[in-house]
Amino acid sequence: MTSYLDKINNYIKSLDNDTLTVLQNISTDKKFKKGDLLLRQNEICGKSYLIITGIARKYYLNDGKEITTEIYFENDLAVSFDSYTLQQPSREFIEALTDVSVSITHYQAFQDAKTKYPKLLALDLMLAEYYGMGLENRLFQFHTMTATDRYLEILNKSPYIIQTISLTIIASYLGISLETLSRIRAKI
Amino acid sequence: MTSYLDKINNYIKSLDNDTLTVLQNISTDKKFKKGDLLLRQNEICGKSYLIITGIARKYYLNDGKEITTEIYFENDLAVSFDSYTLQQPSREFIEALTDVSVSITHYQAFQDAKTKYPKLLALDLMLAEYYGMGLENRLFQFHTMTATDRYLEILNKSPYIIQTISLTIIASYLGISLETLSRIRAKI
DNA sequence: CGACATATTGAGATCCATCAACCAATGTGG
DNA sequence: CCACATTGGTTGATGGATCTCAATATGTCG
Repeated sequence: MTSYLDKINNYIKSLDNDTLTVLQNISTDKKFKKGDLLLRQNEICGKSYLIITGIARKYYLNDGKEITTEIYFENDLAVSFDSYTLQQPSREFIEALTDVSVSITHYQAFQDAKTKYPKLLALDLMLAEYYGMGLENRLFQFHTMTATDRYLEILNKSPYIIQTISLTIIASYLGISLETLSRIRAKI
Repeated sequence: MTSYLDKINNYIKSLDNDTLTVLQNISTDKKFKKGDLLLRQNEICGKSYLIITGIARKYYLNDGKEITTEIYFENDLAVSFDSYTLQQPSREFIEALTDVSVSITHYQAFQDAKTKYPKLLALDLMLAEYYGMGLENRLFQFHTMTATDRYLEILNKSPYIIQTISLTIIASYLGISLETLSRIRAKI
């Protein structure tokens, strides 16, 4: 799975200059302050955000509670998948957890580029596949693992998440209450 | 979301004859008997199965128990996503729950066709996006809903599942025990 | 310092799993 | 065609996991 990310990055590197230039021309850099919202609920996600530096997250509100669905670090692509794909209002927010610097690509510009450059179409497919496999893994965890095991999994595979993100957010990411997470940690 | 499936189907219909012919040329029909395995664990998923008639499911083993991840009806595309994408051994089985008739497309033939026909690349992207959005919805349910609510959701949106699939399989699909599902049903 | 976000801990309630017994429907071998 | 095994489902008792509510630190920032 991680190797698929390598494959994607290698693919990008291998693109001809022409295609690469197009990609650069439809992207712009931008900075956000900690706490800024890159995307609000009910907005249409018309941009994708490649995180250059900093940390962000995606979340939605459920019964007034924030449920974190994804946490983004350097080189991650932040986007509300269904809102972006369907160009419909987003259920989710994207929030900067630290000051972040991003490379923004506009949806429509990328759509246009894809029709002219099939290599970008292939790239988009790879990105969608990568995202899908990530979702499958996450679903697998919810389906079969206890909260403690899900926490340990993060601790193993992504310790930097534990080190940098508040437990409140991690708890919502794990789908458990803050109190339960606190107790899980106390037991270890 | 459902309308995106319409969009995909319309897109297929709108393909030029040349592309459509290619698609047909790399597909073959096949029939399976109830209980047959279309894909076994540890096999590489080298084919995709479009269900023409009948019902199938995808599942994996966890602690010796079968966990159903997807249930396929007419016009659904059955495939072990990560095994197919990475061409690596599958964690999952695909099983015919009734006699089924499928249209099989080989991975490699489709790969080849995609490089020649960007419209097929675009089609593959749409399929991956559709699958991804389905996973997001399912994840959303596991993240926020109780077992009873998840059951009611199926009852509302896909009553044919309840009518045609054994409760044992539905329970594993919902991520709960058969007993719990039985009690949920008794209360309604 | 005061206010607010973050985390811990306790008590009681709820959800769900497991184990076990039981029942009904179906199919199969003799 | 009967006896019996098999599959699918229900029900009860019990324990564990997790939630909610509430009280109490602890830390951070204007």
